[in-house]
Amino acid sequence: MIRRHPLAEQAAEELLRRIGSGEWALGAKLPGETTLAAQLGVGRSTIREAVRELAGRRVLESRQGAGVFVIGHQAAEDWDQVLRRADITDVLEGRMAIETEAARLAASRRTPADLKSFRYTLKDRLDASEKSPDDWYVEADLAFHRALVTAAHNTVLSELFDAFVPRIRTTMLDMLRLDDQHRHRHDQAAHVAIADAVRDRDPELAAGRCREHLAAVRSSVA
Amino acid sequence: MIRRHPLAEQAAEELLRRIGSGEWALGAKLPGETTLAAQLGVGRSTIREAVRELAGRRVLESRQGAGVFVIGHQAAEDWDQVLRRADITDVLEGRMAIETEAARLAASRRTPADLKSFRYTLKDRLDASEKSPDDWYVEADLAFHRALVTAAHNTVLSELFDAFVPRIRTTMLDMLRLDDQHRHRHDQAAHVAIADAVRDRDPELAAGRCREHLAAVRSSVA
DNA sequence: CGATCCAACTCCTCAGACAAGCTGAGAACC
DNA sequence: GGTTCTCAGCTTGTCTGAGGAGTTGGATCG
Repeated sequence: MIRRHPLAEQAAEELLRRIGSGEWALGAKLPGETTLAAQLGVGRSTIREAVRELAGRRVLESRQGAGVFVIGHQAAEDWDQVLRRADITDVLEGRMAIETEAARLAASRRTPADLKSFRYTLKDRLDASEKSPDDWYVEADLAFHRALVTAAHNTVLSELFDAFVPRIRTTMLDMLRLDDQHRHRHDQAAHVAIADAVRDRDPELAAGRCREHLAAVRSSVA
Repeated sequence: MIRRHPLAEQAAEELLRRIGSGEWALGAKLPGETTLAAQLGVGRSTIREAVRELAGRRVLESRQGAGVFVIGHQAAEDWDQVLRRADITDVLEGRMAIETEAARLAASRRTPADLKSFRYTLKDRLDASEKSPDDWYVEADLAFHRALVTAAHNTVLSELFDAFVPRIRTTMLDMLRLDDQHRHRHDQAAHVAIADAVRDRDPELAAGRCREHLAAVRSSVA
């Protein structure tokens, strides 16, 4: 499906290109709207929309009466995009970094509420692994991993994990569509084992089992 | 410094709020520009700028002739913002997750070019630790850690690390300003030890030493 | 029933007008 | 001389009206 970009978007790309080329350094003031409009051969409102779009991406900032200023060299990373482009092996290794560390921390910090989450999500996952459609199973699996990360009680790790979720979800669905050997009891056992290690407050064991599980996933897709 | 938000920004916030509240589901079509303008009591161009801002944040998408549609439940995470808001301990634990995994992978994948980077950056770091101003030392330290992550040859880990760099930089500078006990030889020795473990292709040792080093940093700020 | 046409709706772009806010130069004052 | 005040000239912010371009769904026709 082709898609012609509106002028405002083209103008935004052009501005981004010029910023990237160093024409305007960080903190520099862009020419006025009327000047830019004349330069690019478009109307002032078009320039305004282009600037507004880049403002939304944290590249520009406009102050009434003063001007438009560069506040970021490049567009704020769109993680969804980055992860979608990245190799699946790289993504899994990123996930491994986050989740094994989360498992380690969870083993020290888990609360009774966290353990309850484990019980519920593991039960859902077991139920879903037997008869539910693929997407239910995927959501149940993600719910357990989410609970594990939550138990680490670290906002940064939680946000990192959330950034990975969309990519993990689509990949799992693709894999299940091709072959469904992945939804085996062995898998459930591995998840239970991680939860047990966290419950028993054994950081090294929890991290090790988590790493082992994700390494198995990695080798199954490679 | 106070700052009154322009109407267009307020309108964008309002739209984001309504999307978050479930008024418009993912994929739903928003009312037309004129309708929205009347609802919020602003002009059409103001609504257009608000929509354009959310389009830049990958929340909305407008198609000429069709309408404006929701393509994301929430604004794409601005990582710089998230990390700046997060607790420093949480940030360091996130860094620990990324770098120890990177060290582990680097031990398996490091190339001769990677080893050369280690030598150069370690030398720079040693020089800077003795007489250079704070910001030079910080950059030299970051350069070594960047080289370590690069040696993992994983794009996701590299991008994750880059997202952390600005926050790490400002934190280190703040700490050095308060007391400069941190720039001790012990520190340099720890860095050399990590590089050696990577050079000797020992994943567990590299990861362990990396974890140890970052844990020391964590306890020094807590 | 299927293909075609078309009217109504949508967003896209422009131009012009005025309001609101910032900045720097020069006047006025101490 | 140094400080404060004032204001003209810039900037962005907002609204309106007009037309252009694309999409959609229903009416019409074969």
